[in-house]
Amino acid sequence: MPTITLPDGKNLNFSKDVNGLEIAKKISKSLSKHALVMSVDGELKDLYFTIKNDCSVKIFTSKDPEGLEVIRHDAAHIMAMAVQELYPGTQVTIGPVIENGFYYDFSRKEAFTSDDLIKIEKRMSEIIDKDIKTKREVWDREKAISHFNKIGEKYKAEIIESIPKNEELSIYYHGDTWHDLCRGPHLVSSGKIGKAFKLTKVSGAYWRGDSKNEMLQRIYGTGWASQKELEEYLKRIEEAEKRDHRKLGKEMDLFHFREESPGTVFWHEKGWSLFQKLINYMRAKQDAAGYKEVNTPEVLDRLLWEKSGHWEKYGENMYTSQTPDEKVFAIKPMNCPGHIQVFNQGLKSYRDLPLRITEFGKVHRYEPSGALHGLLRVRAFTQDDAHIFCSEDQITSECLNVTNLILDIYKDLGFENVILKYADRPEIRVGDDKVWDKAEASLLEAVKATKLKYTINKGEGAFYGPKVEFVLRDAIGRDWQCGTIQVDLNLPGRLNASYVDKDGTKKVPVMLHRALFGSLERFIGILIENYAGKFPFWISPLQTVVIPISEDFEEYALKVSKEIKKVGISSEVDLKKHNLNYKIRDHSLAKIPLLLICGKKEVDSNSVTIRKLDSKKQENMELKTFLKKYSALNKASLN
RNA sequence: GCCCUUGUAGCUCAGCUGGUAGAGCAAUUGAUUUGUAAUCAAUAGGUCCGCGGUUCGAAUCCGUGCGGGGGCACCA
Repeated sequence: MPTITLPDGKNLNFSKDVNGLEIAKKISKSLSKHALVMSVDGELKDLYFTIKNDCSVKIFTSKDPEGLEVIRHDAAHIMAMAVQELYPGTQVTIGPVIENGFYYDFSRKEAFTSDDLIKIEKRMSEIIDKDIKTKREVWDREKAISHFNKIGEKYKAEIIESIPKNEELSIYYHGDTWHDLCRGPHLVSSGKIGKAFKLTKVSGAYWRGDSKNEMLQRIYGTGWASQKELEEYLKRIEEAEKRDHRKLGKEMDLFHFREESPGTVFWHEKGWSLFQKLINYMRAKQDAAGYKEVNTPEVLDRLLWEKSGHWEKYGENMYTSQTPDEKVFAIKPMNCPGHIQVFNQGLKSYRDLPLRITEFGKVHRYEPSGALHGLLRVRAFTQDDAHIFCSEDQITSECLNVTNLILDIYKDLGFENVILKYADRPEIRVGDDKVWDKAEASLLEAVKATKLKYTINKGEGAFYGPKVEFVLRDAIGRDWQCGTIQVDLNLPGRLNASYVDKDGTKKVPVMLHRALFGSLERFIGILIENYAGKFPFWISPLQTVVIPISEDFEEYALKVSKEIKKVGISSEVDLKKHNLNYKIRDHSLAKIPLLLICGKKEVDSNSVTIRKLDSKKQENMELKTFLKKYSALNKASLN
């Protein structure tokens, strides 16, 4: 005679054992119709799970994340069922729920094509229409292994073998024959899945996520509670595609890639101007924050990389170059060894600390070909790198300085939504635990002082010290990991860095690695997507285009453009033989922030008529006023 | 690196089951001199990614290499 406590605190008494369906029915008719899954004392259960004792129960519908998750999970199962019906001999492996949907990994000789996806989708629909019932059974371990082996599902048998012996093995039947090993819970019947799903893509995936294993075929699907949500999701994807920096970079003539050098950027004039603006902006900021900018060689003797430990640990990702004298040099994948060399010049005292060395250093890393992705993952990129040499006591304050600098810069570029990821000591590491204690505590203190949200990634720090990563959220809700601070207790010692302390003894400094954007290339990719190519005025690659209304006003337009350039704003004149409408369309599509129209009116009053991007409003302004106003705007962020 | 997919004019893309290429935009030339998102017309433009094979004949079929895309793995 269980008493069921509901989330609102109300109790329901039952005279006999009861399941979720019956509880839902008792609460309301509509809930019984919409109920998908329940939690019993916090544990998710199938609705037909029989409750014998007093407990608290919560019933979930598709409005709850728990309900949606089960819809997706059932969709994955029904997809596997459809696949096995259509393509006998295909083995199933795993099929979890992921963000926005689900996938299932299959083993089959022939590749699934996009036509197959349509067929599978259709079969899924049919199974859903039949509204077949779900049934849960608990099997004996040995029986389960031999059963799955017998029916040729060797992956399933392997999974069962890896499940701890004390765990219950549940088998879910969808209909009378198709069944799968699964932890559950699942919907009562296939009809509850609804039709708001779509198979999106097929790809390869390693068995158990290990590249040493064979490759399976993964079919991805997206699944939602309603058709409306599905459509919204597909729309979001479409919007993201429109912002793709590779597409916009080509359209806006910012950069290109070519096969002679995969993963490296050919910056065009406009893209490079954007690049330079960001660097100049950061120079001003860093100068104010007490950094000293240096420049170190791109190519350094292999011996140095051996000493620093890079050769052994990251050698596979390094480009090398052999000179005619048979020496091997490595093209730098990081700037740190070079910066330590700079630090090592001359005797350093505690009075020199903290010493902040920065460099816009171009590094090369041989990334696996499959990892390359536009500007977001390249083989040669420019780091806004710095290394801060300091004493242990200075770790917290220096980390805090860096954090403030990073947040300030992100804000100027339009990113205000930032979270931190703090990672502490990994299993394999160098250095004394006492030093780690101190480094971790100092860094964590700095993290807390920011008052930003942070997550702790246990054991994910670098082998040489703990780290913080800065994750920013863009205009369409995507997260990008950009800046980082890493406390290094290892490298300075390896490369013989030292300073003379107050007491006259030599000490090894702590080194903080830090990057603001991380990679300029990558950050520009993020900026393009965040702004959909419509950059804020001050970083816009081409800020103004002057358009004379007819040939008669070309001279005036040229004069205006020249004046604009004089105050540091970029400008071009459009002398093409096209009409005004054509030119406005042309430059609007090119995302020029300001179009300046010049005709008789403007010549007579020594003015310009401004048309801002995405605005039909026209504003006439004396040229003098325009120059003053916009040159101030242009410099605003540099102060 | 692995699986799938893809590579045609400057750009976006057609080109069915093999018969040596086409559109729109851009470019060039001419006419139009334009007041806020495409004026009209003409012209020119291609090792159909490279290499090899099948075939009387290959952009098309097969093999291979390189590049791109989607994932997986990787991301110090």
